[in-house]
Amino acid sequence: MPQSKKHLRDPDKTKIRIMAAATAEFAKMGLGGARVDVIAARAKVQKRMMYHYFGNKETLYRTVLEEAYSKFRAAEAALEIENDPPLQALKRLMEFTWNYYLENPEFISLVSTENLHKAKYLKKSPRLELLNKDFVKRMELLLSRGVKAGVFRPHLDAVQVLIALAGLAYHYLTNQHTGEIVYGRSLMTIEARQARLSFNIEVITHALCQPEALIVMREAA
Amino acid sequence: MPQSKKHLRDPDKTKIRIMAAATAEFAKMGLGGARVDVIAARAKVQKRMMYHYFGNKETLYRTVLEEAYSKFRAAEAALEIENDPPLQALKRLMEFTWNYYLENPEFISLVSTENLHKAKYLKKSPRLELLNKDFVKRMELLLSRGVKAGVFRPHLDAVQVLIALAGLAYHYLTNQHTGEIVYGRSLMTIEARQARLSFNIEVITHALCQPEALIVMREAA
DNA sequence: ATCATAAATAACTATTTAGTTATTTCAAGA
DNA sequence: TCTTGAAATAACTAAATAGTTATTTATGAT
Repeated sequence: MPQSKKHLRDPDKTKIRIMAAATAEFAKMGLGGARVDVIAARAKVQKRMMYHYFGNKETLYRTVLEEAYSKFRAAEAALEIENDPPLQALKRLMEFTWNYYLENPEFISLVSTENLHKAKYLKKSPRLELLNKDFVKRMELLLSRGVKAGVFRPHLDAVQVLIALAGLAYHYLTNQHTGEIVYGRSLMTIEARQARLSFNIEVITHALCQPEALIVMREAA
Repeated sequence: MPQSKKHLRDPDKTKIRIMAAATAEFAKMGLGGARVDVIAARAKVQKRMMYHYFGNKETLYRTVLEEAYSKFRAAEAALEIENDPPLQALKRLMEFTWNYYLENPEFISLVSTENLHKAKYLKKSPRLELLNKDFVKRMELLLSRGVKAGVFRPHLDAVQVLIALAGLAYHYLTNQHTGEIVYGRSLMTIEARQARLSFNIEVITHALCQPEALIVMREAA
């Protein structure tokens, strides 16, 4: 069956359409479950074009993954929490993380899929190594500013904090579907989402702050 | 090529071998990536037997998932934290969760895979609904005991706490592979694992305890 | 012992799937 | 305007894959 509408020649847009379709399909079906033909159909592109621009399914997957990561890190860096007071910076970072995951569910799906494969494909990607170096530094700076201000507890490990911070949001959202069954409760209503974000901020605040600072905050409330 | 070794007739052991092989394959490859032929080969069973005992690939997957969940809940219930003092009960529960995830990586992989599919298959499983009801009750009891003892903060939501508790362990372990790339640090050495468990306990303790209790604990240390 | 039944084996098939070969068409630079 | 190289289309293929049909074989009850 010949295609009714022929495409004008536009390699950039073609590539973008393939990437968008592939992102959706890989996020939904995983690497093994994704179908090249489905991607081509969604992108409204001849399958041959995917092979032309990306070589094969695996490379396309890797490219999708790289793109997703680099967009996330770019958005995060744009936050510029450096100048906020420590507690507010922490809160802003958590809100950003939560909202980004919420608004970009395909990002967390892709990361989960990649972890299923033990990050085999991300390891092949030299491009990503650079991106992630300095945001550990940013957290270290934030923590030491907080300690200096007398509000954070000393000797906290930035990586542990970062993983906790991400994990509290990530796990709730990725595991929302089994979660709703297991906990017998709707987890994604507006109220539930707001309650969760507040709770996460509360957990991290309590984990990082000096107990004395917490008492002051409680009195103030 | 005829199979060199013929199997004695033992339907139970055959089913168990198929389940074990399927668990490994689904955990490693996801639902879409898993191959029925690989499962049969690993189980050292004719592929026909899988269809004989389980009907089809999807049902086998669902059975594997149900089994994994029910084993986990059984192990958890066997903990019997009801009689421990609140803080100790909390600590034991966190240690159990951490160690269970660590020792049963296929469980968390299966749960992640199932969530990729929006829990479509678990929803079809009436068997699981029952299992999960009373462990929210157990956490509610634990929290109220802690409040009564003056050690926990009041008005905490048991479900939020349970999700936080699971999430801190789950996310670290499922995302260990991308995590090692992103944070440029080994996350699974004995020391790293111990450090993480301690950190998680610290986070939850600080989140749940009254600041005054934290000060007392700090002085005591 | 033998017979009925379920367990196990062997061989096959219709589809699906990733990837290719071959051809046509457009658009920009000479 | 003509030519050339890349963009797009069309049609194909070999391998993989879930699921079947047909047959043989062991075992426990009679």
